Amino acid sequence: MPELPEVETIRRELDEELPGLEVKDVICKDARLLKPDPKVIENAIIGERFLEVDRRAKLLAFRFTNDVNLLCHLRMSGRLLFRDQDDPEDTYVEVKLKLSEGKELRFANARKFGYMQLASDEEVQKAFAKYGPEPFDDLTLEKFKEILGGSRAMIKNLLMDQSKIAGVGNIYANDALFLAKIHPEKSANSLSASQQVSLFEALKKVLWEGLETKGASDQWYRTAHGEKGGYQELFRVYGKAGQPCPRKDCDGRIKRIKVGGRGTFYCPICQNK
DNA sequence: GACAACCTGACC
DNA sequence: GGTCAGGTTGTC
Repeated sequence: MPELPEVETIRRELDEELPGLEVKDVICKDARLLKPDPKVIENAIIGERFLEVDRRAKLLAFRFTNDVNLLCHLRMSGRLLFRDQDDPEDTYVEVKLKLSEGKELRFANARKFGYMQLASDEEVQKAFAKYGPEPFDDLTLEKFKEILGGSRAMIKNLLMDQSKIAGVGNIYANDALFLAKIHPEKSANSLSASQQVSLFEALKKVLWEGLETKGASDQWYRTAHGEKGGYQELFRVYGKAGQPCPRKDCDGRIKRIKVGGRGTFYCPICQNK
C-alpha cells in the first residue's frame, strides 16, 4: 500500500503520540507477522518506553532504549493505528501493542504481507543502509542524473527500485512519469538532460503533494488516526485506464500495461519513448 | 528482465 | 470463476 508520503505521514503522527508511552502487553493473532516470533518480541519490548519513530524508505523503526527497536514494514495492506483502548475495534488487526495511559498501537494487515521485526541499533542501521537516497533529504539533481545514467532498466522500474531511490512506489512513479511526459518503458539512461530535470521535478512534486494530502487512500491506506489521505483525488493517470488524458490539449486515452509485473498507466500520446 | 511467491479481500 | 491490488524477495 503505502509509499513514502503514506509511511512518512504515519511516522509523523506516531512520533507525536508514542514517545514516552510504555509497552504493557503484546497481543498477536498471527505469529507470522512478528519476527523472529511473538515471544521474543514480548520479552524484548514489554516494559520498554518508545523513544521515537524513524523511517527510511518505506520501513519504519520504533526506537526504544537498551538497544531495542521494532522495524515495521506495511507492505501492501498494512495499517498502523494509534487508538484508545476504549475505541471500537478495527478490522484486520493482527497485532496489538497495549500501551500505558490506556493507549494502543494496532497493526492491521489484511494480506498479512507486512511484519514487525525486533532489531538491535546496529541491525536498524544495516537495514536502513540498503536504501538509496531519500527524495526529500539527499536526492540532489546531480545524484538523480547519476542514478539514471548508470542504468539501462526501464525508467519506471528504476524509480521504484528502493536501493536506487528510496520510497517511490507504483502510484507516484506513474504520476511522476506522466507529469514529465516520459514513457514508463523508456530505458533510464536514454533520457535527455531536460527529461532528467523534468522527471526530477515531477517526482518531487507528486511526493510533496502526497505528503501535503497525507497520502493516497486508494484502498487500504489510512493514517495513524484511521483517516483517509487525499492524494487519490489528485491521481493523474494511476488507476485511470480508458479515461481521457488530463492534459487539455491532448486527445489521448490513458492506457494500462504491465511493467515489471505492475499495473502501469500512461498516456500513449504525450508520454513518448 | 520476467515471473512466482507471500495471503487475503474487493470487484466484475 | 477470474482478475486485480500501494511491496519485496528470490529464482531462472
